[in-house]
Amino acid sequence: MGKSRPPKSESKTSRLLEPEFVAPKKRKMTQKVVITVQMEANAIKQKNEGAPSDCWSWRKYGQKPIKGSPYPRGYYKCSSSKGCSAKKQVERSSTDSSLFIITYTSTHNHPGPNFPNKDTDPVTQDTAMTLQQDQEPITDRHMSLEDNDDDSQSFHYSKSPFNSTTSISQGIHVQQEENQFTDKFLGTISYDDFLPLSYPQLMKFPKSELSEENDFYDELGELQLPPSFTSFAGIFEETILVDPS
DNA sequence: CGTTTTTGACCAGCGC
DNA sequence: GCGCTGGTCAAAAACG
Repeated sequence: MGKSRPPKSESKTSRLLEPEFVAPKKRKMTQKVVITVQMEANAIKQKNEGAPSDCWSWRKYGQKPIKGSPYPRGYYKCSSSKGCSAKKQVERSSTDSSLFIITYTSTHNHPGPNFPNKDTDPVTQDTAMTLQQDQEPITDRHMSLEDNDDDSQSFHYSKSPFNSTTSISQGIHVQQEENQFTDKFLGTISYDDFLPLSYPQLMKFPKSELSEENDFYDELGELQLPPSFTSFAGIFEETILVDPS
């Protein structure tokens, strides 16, 4: 492992010197939104296999090969604002190269994205408020995404920002994660399209489902389903891949 | 010249 | 306790 990389002891040290910014890595309940997007092989080939892009600005900060998949996973951060802690991971399904699995983490701090529909100014907020209602100013470390118990069953978006044939979309799963793969299914939401919205509104789920214990291992244990999409009227059922390892 | 991507190293959690 | 794996950082390169 010893490459010619100078030991940045300085950087490393300074990195370790900010414990306040680093949230407790243990038992941290991270809300995630997993979106699977199936793209047509044509689109992938014609373009450059780029994952479907939302309207947010993302900066890639890492890429790692994933054990089960021939395709690496890309790590992106929101580049719109420096204080924005929104992240996303993009990976391809090992079985279906046309299947993109995008995992959104954290939330955006600012309205941000250039919405095609800029008729109403705070489109993002507006929409967000519809579902989230009382969203307090989001701070980096504190996002209260779990304290809603409205009917979190139907999340639908008004407009689809995409006209192109790039993405056909699918289902969205809101998960709560502990540690590595203790994801729990909290609900399935279906969208009309792949949206550049702010996730706070998505991150709601029946609180009753939230168990901090690890019962759900049972359920998730053998969740490996073949990538089958049941297509309803434009709505796809999504399957979550569980790494066999 | 500023911003983004690339890429290897470092780090931390988890399993064995 | 060690090794594996996933996630992040940061320097250099690439791109506009």
